[in-house]
Amino acid sequence: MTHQKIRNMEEFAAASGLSRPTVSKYFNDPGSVRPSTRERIEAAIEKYDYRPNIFAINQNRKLTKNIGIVVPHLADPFFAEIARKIEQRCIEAGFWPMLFSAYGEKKHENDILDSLRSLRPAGVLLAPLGRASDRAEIEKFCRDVPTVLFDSNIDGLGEAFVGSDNFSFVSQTVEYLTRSGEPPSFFEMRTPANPNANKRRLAYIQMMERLGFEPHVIKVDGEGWEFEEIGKRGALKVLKAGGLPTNAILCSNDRLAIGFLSACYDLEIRVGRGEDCALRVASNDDHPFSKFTCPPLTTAAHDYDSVANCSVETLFELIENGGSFQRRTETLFPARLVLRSSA
Amino acid sequence: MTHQKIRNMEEFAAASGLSRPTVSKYFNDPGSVRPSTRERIEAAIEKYDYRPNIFAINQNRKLTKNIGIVVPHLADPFFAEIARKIEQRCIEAGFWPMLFSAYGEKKHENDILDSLRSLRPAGVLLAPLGRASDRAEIEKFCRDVPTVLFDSNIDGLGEAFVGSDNFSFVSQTVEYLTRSGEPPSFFEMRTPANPNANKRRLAYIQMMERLGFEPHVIKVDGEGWEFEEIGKRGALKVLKAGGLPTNAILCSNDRLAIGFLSACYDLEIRVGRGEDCALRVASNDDHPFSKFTCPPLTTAAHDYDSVANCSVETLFELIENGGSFQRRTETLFPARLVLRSSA
DNA sequence: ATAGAAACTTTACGCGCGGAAAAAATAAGT
DNA sequence: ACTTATTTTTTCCGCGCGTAAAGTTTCTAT
Repeated sequence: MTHQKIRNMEEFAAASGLSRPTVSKYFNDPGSVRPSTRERIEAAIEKYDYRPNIFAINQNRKLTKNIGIVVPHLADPFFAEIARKIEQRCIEAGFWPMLFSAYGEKKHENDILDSLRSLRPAGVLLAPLGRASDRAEIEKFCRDVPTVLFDSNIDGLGEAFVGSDNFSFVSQTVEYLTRSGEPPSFFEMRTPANPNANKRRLAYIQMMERLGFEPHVIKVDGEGWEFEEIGKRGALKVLKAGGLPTNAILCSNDRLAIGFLSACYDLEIRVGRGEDCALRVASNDDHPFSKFTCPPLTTAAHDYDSVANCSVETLFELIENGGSFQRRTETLFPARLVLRSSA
Repeated sequence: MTHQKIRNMEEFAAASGLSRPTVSKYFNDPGSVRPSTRERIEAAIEKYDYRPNIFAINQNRKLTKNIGIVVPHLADPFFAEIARKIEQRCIEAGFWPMLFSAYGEKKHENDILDSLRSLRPAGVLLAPLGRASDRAEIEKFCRDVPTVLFDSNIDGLGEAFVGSDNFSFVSQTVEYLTRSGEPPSFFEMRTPANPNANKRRLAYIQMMERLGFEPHVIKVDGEGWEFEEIGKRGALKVLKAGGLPTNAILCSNDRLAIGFLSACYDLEIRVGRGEDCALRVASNDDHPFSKFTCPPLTTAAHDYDSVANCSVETLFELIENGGSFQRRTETLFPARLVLRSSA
């Protein structure tokens, strides 16, 4: 059972009793050869455990099977989760997903784009940092590589955008909080990293005005991606100062809310919709941990599956389309309100 | 300012007024050419924004500059965090880190190893799934690719192991809980995915016996990587049944503890070291979110930096050593007790 | 100035594969 | 059995770079 080790496609073709171009054809599209030869090749693959040299393939093909996936921060389980779904879909479609995280830093994001360019990917799914992104660099990148933006939109960049409809998030949470009690104040970072945050604030203000209430936006200080810490510190400061304008709080995102709830716990402020509760807290994202906060968080859930699927589908379409669309499309998925005991 | 686009190293060398072999030499080791020619090359790089084709390089070098990083589950911020540190160190050293997550599945882990083999990496840092890993496959992989295991040890596999000293974790938490109150029970999954869990249980039993107390191990049901959910469900069941054997609980890991604390909150059981608290809960790992649980979690912290650094250093040494060590070493880093208000 | 070392150029081959073109073999249909 | 369409083989060239060998230029030190 000791076959001589196959070194390349030439030897593999010889061992299968076929010519190299035929074998090459098979690897590029198994359906393009006669069923009988296909069987012979697949038997030989099984027998010799041969696979073509990926570097030689990528060097010679006009287009590789690589797909770049770039997220702003993998240590945020939200992105880990969506990256997982995207990776899976890419693999199923026969691509090689390559996952990158900017870990919150512009320099790193630029470096990733630089590396990615060298990898000549068939396409890239990019969730940009947002405010911290280097617009010029991304623009340049998008000229070279077919790119679909997701999660975080940057006007005009990429051939398409797929994300969540921030208005749908906020309108549902505001509407629910208002209907089931009092209208909320909005709790957010003063200088949010992510453009979604701005859209959410605007949606909040718009909803409040539509419902005939005065909007209250509470802005807390802090930079970077340590949202829980920023939320907690900000909440402690605001709560200690007394005077929340309302007894309901809508946090811009779940990670801030996690910090907010932690602050409430520290200060022995009971959160929830019970009689004995001083405050209701809701939020947006349905972060994987929001189910386990104390109390569990009422939040507007991303349609993770749809965003991941649609991003991937759009990119595949883009690739088949030769790398560009006539028109840049923006696809937004609505939120689903998840009621838990925090509000 | 419209230079003709440089297509390859030949053209680049011509544009720099040098020969291709010299330029090639530069890219393999910038210090190996005369300072004056180095300057010329670097000026040309700046001017033409040229970089060598990575696929051609990888095809021709005996050893690539790729380094594979494999973790069991990226959606666990613990692994995202450690992966981040490892990636950074690899980049600094001029390597190309490639990050993979098995997302808790054996099949996926095997597929990753398969892909990784094709990428002919200089080395691989592997944190295996543990119990779910396919020992035979990993063993085979380690014969082909220089591999250092980290976080989760599998006896005899890989050229070295770097991780945390589970005894140090548990001994400190048990000792602290005992000293500051009563000795704890141990809360864990019945069939833990990770070998560290077993080591922790054994360490708990050993510590308790050493201190002259009877160990109590509480095992809860559940499979997979949804530790918070498993912890919460298990805790609800145990707590509702009454009869915790002790008023202190040591959870095997922070994610279980997050679930445990969530259950306590639901049942209005006050956790902490205050007079009005019924229970103290401590744990292991210093998960990024353990600072924001309610109450904040007392836990034994991994020395993230040391584990990441040592893993990388060990791999570099392994690579320089030609891919094998005379002796398989195991390096363990002790824990640092982090006191918060949960215990 | 001159020998010797160091750096560079020239030439050439190899890596493993994609892919084109023409010839040969095989299959399908009447 | 014969034509025709399809598939496979043969024979090439090209991709962009690593790398070796031999010859030439440039630097360094006496």
